[in-house]
Amino acid sequence: MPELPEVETTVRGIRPHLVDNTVKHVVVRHKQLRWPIPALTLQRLLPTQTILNVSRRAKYILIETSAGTLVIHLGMSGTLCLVDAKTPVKKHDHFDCHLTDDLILRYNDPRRFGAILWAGHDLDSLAVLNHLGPEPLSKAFHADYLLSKAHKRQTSIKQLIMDGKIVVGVGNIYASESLFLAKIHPLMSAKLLNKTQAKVLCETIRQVLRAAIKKGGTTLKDFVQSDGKPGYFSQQLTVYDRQGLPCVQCKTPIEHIQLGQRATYFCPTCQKYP
DNA sequence: CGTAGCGCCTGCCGGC
DNA sequence: TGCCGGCAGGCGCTAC
Repeated sequence: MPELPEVETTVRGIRPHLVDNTVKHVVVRHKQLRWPIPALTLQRLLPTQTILNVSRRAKYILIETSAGTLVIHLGMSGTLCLVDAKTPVKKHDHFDCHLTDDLILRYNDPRRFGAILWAGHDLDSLAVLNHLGPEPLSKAFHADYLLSKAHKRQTSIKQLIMDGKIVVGVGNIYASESLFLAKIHPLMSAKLLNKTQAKVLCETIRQVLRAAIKKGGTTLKDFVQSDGKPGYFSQQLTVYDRQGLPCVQCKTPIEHIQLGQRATYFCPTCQKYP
């Protein structure tokens, strides 16, 4: 389940192999992802293009050429990896971008919640990239910002930090993790957030994401793999999926609730309901 | 305007 | 053993 750290790790892994490389052609095997892959557009515009940069906005991977930008979202189960040209096609390998040197950028996605889109020259012309909140690891995401957004909201603090218009890239797992570290109950009303908590929460969100990115960098050794397996790093999680297990701080059993259709984990002792 | 709920899709797990 | 229901999850869309 790629969250922001996995996406960032993917970007860092594929970037050195893609930049200055040239697209030969693209193959679309199953175009029905979250939205249809614009196969004709990609086949018309991508061949002969040199890749200028590979970057990330929220959980979208941006592969930039002078003709426009290929935008890839991994959804729930997507992976991107580099394989050599003779690597056999496996189930759910929906998209290939053939590069020079017999290298293929291959997209695999069993659940097809992901997306492959084309942005043209104007990135903002893509609706999915509009109205996104700040990057959690950027200066724009700070306590006063979060506080200003939280004040007028009815929703819970967990749902607030998972709202992409408030801040991008905080998925279900890292929401529970950062709230635990901040000692904030996930059901707390967002508008009760005080300045101290806002500071701590901004910091713990950054902390869990940075730690996971760092771990990804060391665990995920090679994106050019013969078996094409992406090798996502195993998470080290303190509350997520630890229902009934002792809290790492106080040994109280971790609780599990549903919040807005999402599994939510917390320690009832460390995270007091206000 | 904010908020809640839905649905896309497949793999996996537990129950029968 | 095999079948099947339920669940997981990011995130845009619709309805209120």
